[in-house]
Amino acid sequence: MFLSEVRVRFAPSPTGELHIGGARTALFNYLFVRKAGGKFVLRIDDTDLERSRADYIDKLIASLRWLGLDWDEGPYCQSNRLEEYTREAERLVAEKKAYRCYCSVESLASGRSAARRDSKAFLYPGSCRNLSAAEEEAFHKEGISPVIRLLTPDQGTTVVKDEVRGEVRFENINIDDFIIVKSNGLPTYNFASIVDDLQMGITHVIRAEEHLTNTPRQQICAAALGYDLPLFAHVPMILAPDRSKLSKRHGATSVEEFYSEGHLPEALINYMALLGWSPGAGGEEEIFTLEEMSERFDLQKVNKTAAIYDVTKLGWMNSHYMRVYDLDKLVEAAIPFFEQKELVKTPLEEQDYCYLKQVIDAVRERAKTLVELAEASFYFYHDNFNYDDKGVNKHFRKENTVEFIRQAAAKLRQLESFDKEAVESQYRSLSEELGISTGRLIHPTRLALTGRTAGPGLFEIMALLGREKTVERLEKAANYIENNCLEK
RNA sequence: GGCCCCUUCGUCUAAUCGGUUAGGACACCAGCCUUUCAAGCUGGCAACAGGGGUUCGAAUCCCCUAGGGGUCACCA
Repeated sequence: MFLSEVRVRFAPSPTGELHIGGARTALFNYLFVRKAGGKFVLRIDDTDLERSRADYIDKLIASLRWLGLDWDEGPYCQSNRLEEYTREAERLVAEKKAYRCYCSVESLASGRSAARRDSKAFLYPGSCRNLSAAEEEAFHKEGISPVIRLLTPDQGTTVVKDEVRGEVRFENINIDDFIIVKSNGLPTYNFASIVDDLQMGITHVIRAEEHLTNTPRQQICAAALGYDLPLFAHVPMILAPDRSKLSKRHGATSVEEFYSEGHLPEALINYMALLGWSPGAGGEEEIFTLEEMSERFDLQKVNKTAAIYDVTKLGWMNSHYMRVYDLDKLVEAAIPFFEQKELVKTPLEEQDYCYLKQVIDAVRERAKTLVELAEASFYFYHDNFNYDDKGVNKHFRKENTVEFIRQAAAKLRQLESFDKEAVESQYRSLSEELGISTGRLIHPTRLALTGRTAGPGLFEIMALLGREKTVERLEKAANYIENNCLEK
């Protein structure tokens, strides 16, 4: 027996940016299909004319590319496949497995509110199930555009065999003759989606849990259409910290926003993978490459519980990736953020690139995001910073600081070479001469050079800034202290 | 409200067939390291929603309750 090729699909609708839930669904599909050695189909579910927008398709694609989730086929757009849905729907009508319904939206709405009053679910009563040709003709003459409804079984049970949840049973009595083609001729989601999955030979439908209760309808469709069923896997949702559905008020929720906040794709991917999945059994590491995740991924190990999305761990993960990232790659990723803060301008001269690279290497360990990285690099590019207030009180206002700084500047001016080691040994011997701790020299120097009390190792900063800027800033600071800190 | 799913530290999670001092990660706290801040290392705090069963033994199996989520559209 031949193993048929595994085919999965990710089918977002272009009604907004790719959000973290959708991205994780895409990721799980990706991990699953890479491990299985199958094909990944990208499909755009754009049958909702009102809300779908072409520019969202581009954004969706850009986000997937940025994450590194590449696909093998598509993107297919449902809007290009409308004949298929019509053809299949007409076939069902011809086979008496579906029928046209002329009920008005108003009459259905009143039925719905009545059902609500009796606290029952509204089920379409099947009024148009057995219309005679004459009756249909009459409706046509009235100019009513019908919808097409699927004739669903009134008895029995539809069982969804779910890869992560096991068997989920739905009584057919609770499923009404739902609409598969709207009066404007476009298919509904439940219909278009399953027609596509069937026609595209999708073997595993991996999607969010919100679709679980749609699945029996789609299975009934598939049966009516005469196709074999794909396997289903409904992965848990991602919730906001207050357990509600994720929305704008919860901060960044889309991949684009995570990008703008300065996250690295590897970190987002790694973080998302662990939301609802873990390699389990003994494995206690949490850092994985896409390849490692693919190797270890297993739908059976996907959780059933909705996960709460909490940015703190993402921040930790991102800072981890910033530390271990290939330096040139990190520089490349960081450049737009440095540009945005007007630290660099893009066609970068070779020596500027070289300097930037050293700056980033010095600062990367204490930044959680690329935005922070650029912020923390400000003084490597500009002189116009203020001195941190607390730092001024702590370091500049101490006795003799001006003299210490001036002496340091004088010594540095005479140094033969201005590398890290030379500067450091100069500072150490000077502090000994002065009979003070090296820290007594280091702290005011850092404040003078950076305006801050925290940052990379001081001697690294000095070597990077170079002799001229270092001395200049030391003298500027000495003057500042005289003018601002020594008044009675 | 009907239907469906879910419930282990604050958060993400682990615990092959029921037998563990219920493990790890993030966060938090403390100590070490140290020129600062980070990082790193060491230690600490912290959970089986509640109640009934079944069993020699239950986080694990069954039932009930509570809570959360999803879905009930001519949205996807």
